[in-house]
Amino acid sequence: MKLKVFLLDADYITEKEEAIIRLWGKTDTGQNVVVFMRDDPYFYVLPQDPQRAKEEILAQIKKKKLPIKDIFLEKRVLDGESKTFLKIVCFLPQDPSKIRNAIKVFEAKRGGSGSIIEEYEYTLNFYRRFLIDHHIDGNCFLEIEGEKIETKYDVDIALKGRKINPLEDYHLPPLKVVAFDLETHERAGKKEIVMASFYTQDKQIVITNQRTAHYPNWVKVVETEKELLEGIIKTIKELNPDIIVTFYGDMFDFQILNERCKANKVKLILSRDKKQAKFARRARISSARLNGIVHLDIFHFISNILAPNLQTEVLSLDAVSAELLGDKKIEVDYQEMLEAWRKGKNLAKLAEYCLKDSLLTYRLAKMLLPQMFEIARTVGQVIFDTSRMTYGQLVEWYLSRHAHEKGAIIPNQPKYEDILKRRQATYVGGFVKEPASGLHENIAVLDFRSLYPSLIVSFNISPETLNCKCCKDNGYRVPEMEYWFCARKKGFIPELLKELIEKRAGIKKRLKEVPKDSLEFHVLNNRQYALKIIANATYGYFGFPGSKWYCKECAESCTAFGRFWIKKAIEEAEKAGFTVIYADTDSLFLKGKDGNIEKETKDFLTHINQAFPGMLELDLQGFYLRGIFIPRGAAPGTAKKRYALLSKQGELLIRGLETVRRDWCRLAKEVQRTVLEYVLKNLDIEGAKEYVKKVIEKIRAGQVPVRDLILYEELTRPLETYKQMGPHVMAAKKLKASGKEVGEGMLVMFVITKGKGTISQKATPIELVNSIEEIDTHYYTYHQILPAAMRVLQVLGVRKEQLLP
DNA sequence: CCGCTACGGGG
DNA sequence: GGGTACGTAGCGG
Repeated sequence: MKLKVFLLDADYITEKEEAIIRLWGKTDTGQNVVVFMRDDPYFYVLPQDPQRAKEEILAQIKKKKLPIKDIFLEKRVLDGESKTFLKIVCFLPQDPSKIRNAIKVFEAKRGGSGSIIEEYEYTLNFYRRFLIDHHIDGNCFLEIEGEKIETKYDVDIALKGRKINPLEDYHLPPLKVVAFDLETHERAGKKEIVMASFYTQDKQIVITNQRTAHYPNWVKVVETEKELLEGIIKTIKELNPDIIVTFYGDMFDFQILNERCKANKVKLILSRDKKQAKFARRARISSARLNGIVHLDIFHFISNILAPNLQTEVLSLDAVSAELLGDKKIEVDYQEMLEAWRKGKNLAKLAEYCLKDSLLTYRLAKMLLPQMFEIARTVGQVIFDTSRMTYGQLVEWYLSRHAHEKGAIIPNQPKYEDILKRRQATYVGGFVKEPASGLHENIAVLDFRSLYPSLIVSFNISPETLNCKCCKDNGYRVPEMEYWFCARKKGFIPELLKELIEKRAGIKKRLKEVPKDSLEFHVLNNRQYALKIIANATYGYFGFPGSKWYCKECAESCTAFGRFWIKKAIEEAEKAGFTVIYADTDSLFLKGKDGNIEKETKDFLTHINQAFPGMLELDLQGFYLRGIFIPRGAAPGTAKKRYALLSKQGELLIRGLETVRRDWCRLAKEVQRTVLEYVLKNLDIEGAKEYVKKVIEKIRAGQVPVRDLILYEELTRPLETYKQMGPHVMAAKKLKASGKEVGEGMLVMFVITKGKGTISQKATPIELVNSIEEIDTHYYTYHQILPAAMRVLQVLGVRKEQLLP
């Protein structure tokens, strides 16, 4: 039969010594499908002498009983040159890496003088390789030919696939998305699950084993944790989601669920193949994968991909929702929550709180899923993987896919020693014009459109075009450097990037023609965004120490060309009568003469863009009423942009100011924000000074509630294992000494109190603070309030002393 | 100043 | 079925 299926996820199993790909999918009519495909893993060997190497390996197969299915010669491109490789076809997914090791061993015995130079692509994951080989663009529609088979899996159709044909159809089928959230409570050092919520289009469920008479009717109450766990599993089964979304579920919700199921001897069966879920706890990046159901932990996508474009510095569900959705979590402070679980107080509110977390996660997912799917399709891998990738990994898989399609070998990952060496290598970054200190009015912000991608394409920056033999005198010379790039033959990366940029330009053109509220508009818009992400990350990937296409000279050349052109732009802006108040890498902040800044800027742009070569172009980012810039501190080259701008709508755009971190007390954060408002909205520096003075007076007079001074830090491991006595560790020790229970994972709430010694020595858990008199007013004045306020005020010529009462 | 350690998200 | 997170801030020496 033939079936049109949207690919949700892919993985593999081994059965009877054979590797089998599983494609999990969904039809447009809502049926869940699994397709089994036979395929053989393989890898490449680069030989000195192909025939001799082949014979040697064949001899080894006999001698060592290496499980090799087939060997043949194949031409592929390495470093821009076509070479003959041995393609080693294996049986099982883990074999390429094992056999490669065996080959390394027998090569080493010959003292490295044997016939094999290097092995390639032996670490490519089997199903990811399958997607590349079959030109499957991640989560896309496929036409599958095959036979229906019987299965015990929890699916509507199981097929033994014969042929796959990827379709150019970019809509999404109807997908059931369920958001999921857990609440836990620590008893005797063990986290237990006390509540769970589910949110989907037409159903909201909360299950808990905490009894109260006041629950709304959508709360289901059970007796024990075990029943709660069984309820969670049953609910997921009944909701039958295609996608489960969590916020931090990889590291929290699913980990805890797994642990508690083990402790309660409940089988955690959620997957469509009815296998018990297995999660690695040890490794740093462990992801909870449910076979046949896509678990998306949107925290990864937010922190890896969105974070640089977000205002917020903290990536909590609360802060992210506030920014993206304009909605917040229900406010429950930590003490209140502990009381709820301990004493059964306010449980109805906790149920609302738990459900709201799922609701926010659901709404974020609804907003981000189309983008995430487009990234998966652009990169050509499944969303389970791509949603967890960093920019570098997205670029790497994008390049890998296209390298293979262009007949090239995918370079190996660097060895650990090489990574260490590469980390030492430094090079000059973008050009920064330090901001003129003080407040600025009427600011225009300009930036180069995709500066580094444009430079890579325009000057053919690629590992194989670097210092070519053919263009020593007439290649693209890099400013300030001794390098050049080939002007005759297009490099692999510039060529790909050019295709990508042209594709994006095509989409953007089409976007202007389709109605803004149409489905096509949204699909295309997400697609252009995905392409932009890949394009912009390519420069960073050149310089990333773990990169398979690492090229320090390429990265260095990008910044060198970049510096050259932004200096040119600054020069031209000044010639045109602007004052350049600040410039960083690819952006310019301009102050006009006295006239109409908007018109002046637009005229300037028209003029300068005619003068720029190739793809280089300056764009208008926006106009602002007022702004304050905080110059780079002690760490040159690495400091982020720190500034705050006031838009015409009266909104504060704050960048790089770390007011909202956990190691700052609530009061310090409030002070910084208020100071910014005084300065930018009211131009009232005196007012800001007075305000800070008053706050300090209040601290000294003991009029600030202790809760505004609390610092929060978590004990991430058992107390005894700490060598480094941070403040929270010391506070926890004091708590323990007072007879209180202190466990791993506990959030230590402490304040800094009067006394002798380091800050750590003066950290006291709030449980042991009886009076506001004990607070170290000196610490809060000089290490919290003043630095937070001075971050902003020092550039306005205010000195610390002026803030002291 | 340098090297070591812990942080993040979740509750 | 396998995994080298990472970039940085703050403390102590």
